[in-house]
Amino acid sequence: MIELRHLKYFAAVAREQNIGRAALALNISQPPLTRQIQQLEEEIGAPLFIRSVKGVELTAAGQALYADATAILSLTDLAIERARRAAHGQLGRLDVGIFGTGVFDVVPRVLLKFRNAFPDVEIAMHTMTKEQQVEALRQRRITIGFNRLVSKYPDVKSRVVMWERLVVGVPRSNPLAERDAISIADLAGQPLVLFPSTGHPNFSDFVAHQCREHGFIPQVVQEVGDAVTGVALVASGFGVCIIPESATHFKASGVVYVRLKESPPTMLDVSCLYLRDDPSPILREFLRILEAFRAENGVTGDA
Amino acid sequence: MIELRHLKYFAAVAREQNIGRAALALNISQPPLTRQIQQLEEEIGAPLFIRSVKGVELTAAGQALYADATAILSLTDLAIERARRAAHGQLGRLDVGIFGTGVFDVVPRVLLKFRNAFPDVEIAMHTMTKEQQVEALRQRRITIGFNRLVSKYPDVKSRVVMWERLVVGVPRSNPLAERDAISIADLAGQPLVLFPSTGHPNFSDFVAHQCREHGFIPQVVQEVGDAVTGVALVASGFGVCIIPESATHFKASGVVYVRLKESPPTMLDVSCLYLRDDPSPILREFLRILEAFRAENGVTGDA
DNA sequence: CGTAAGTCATACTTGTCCGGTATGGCGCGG
DNA sequence: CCGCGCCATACCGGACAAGTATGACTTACG
Repeated sequence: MIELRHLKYFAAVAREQNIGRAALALNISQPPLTRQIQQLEEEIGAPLFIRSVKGVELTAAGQALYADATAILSLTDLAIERARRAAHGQLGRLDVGIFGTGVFDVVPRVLLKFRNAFPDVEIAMHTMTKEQQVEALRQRRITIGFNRLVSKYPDVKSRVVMWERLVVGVPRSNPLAERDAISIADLAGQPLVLFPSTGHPNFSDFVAHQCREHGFIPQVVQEVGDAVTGVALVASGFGVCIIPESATHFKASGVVYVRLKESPPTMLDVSCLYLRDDPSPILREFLRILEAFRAENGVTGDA
Repeated sequence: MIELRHLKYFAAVAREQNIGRAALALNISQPPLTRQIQQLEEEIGAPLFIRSVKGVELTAAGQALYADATAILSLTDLAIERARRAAHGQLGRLDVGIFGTGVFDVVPRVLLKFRNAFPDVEIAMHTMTKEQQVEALRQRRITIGFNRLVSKYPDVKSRVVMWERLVVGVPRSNPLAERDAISIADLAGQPLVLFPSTGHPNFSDFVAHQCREHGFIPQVVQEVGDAVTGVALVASGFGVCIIPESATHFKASGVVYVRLKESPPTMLDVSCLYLRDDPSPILREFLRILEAFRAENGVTGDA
């Protein structure tokens, strides 16, 4: 059976045009090298070298094989190196489940940090709901997911990436738009646009809960799928909306964002979800980056 | 050191997801296979499989390596096969030196026959003079050359591919154009266009010699580089020319080709030149095709 | 719950074969 | 003609691949 050893020896002899010199270069003695070449020729079924007084010279078959042998040898080195890098999470693919307002700030910042550290890892983002993310994690279709207000699952761990304050989106025509800061209680009686309408517990439930905590029943005029639609409705004068601060990266004409002055401020999480027993080295490296991100941004605790 | 054996075993285990079954497929027992996999993992420096109760599963590093391993293994099989084919002259490149009138008939017929037999051999044609062909043969820039009237060289062998009769190219206005056949003696006093002017002995010398043998000194009006130019001059009324029969594949308006009626006819060779001690299997195969060509066309003898 | 059946890992033996040393054969050049 | 390069052959020792036997462990099932 032909082994890489044969090809390696063959390539050395072909380069040196001389078996003795090749043996020296390979740090073996000449007779075993001669034998290996003979074996290779036996396997091929044809001479690969023409033996002369000066040394050896490639035959047509030898020339053909030399081209392929060098390719095989370098491909093998490459394969080993790539396997090693894959083992250390420096190569491969990170499938990420993302969600609506996450794309405005936190998610890109974290992923960018990861991309800079591991440029050879391909990052694929898939927009999906919380339930879809958990299911996709279980089916290994994604390695991590980003979301808010994550329930407990036995097989899924979560880690808070960022705590965010809330702001209120108000139409410019609304008197509240003139204020520097308002409290949640000021929203009593204001028509409220909520999102998303799917997947509980969700941000919509969270906002409704905050309102009740501050003593009023929210007057929901519209419930929509995502933040962008919500803000658009606010711009059209449907009412006001409460959004996480990072979503203010999305500007809409006619909408003013006013901060909430609760103290201590009501905080909302962006968390990262991953499978509890996923051994993937890429995940391990990602979590290291995530912890660094938390440290840089002074994030503590978990949801 | 990693060997192809490791990759082959690894690929089998990866395919079967089960060491025992893979061992069965490889016709070895299970323990050695386990050990080879362990060795490979040792070399890579990371586990390639996650062992479970049901069998084994590829890690990220294993997945990366599997893709490369299959590529390496198939490339190796391919390389062996190609080396074998190269040994039998079924793969590679045939560089051919050709000459002016040869391209009209004999050379393409022989090369086409060779191409049909060995479609994977690339054929490259290079137009060159006789001296250039001999020099190119010695420098291995061409494997065979085609030419006429080849002198003897100690290191170059030649073999006649085809014997050709001569015909006379006559302007339609010339009275000789009315004749069915003429003899060389009839050309006495006719202005003669000769070619080529370079590389002796050449066709030009040959024709002049034939004229003298038939009792007249040729009246050379023009000596040009190639047959096409010569026939063009004949069409313009410069005179008549003598060309090998195969060159009549080149039609020029205003030129009539009249056969020579000498008996026995004067014959001119197209020969194939090759290096006496060239061991190339492609040359060997080409010469076999050449002999078949000679047999088909009843060609005997040599120049 | 204990046994049977499946998995992979380990221990030990056997034989192959790689690599080393010593030597031979051969052509070339001083 | 002898010495110096080559490559090839002969032989030995040791490493290691493969085989047999067995163990450790988990699941499935009566």
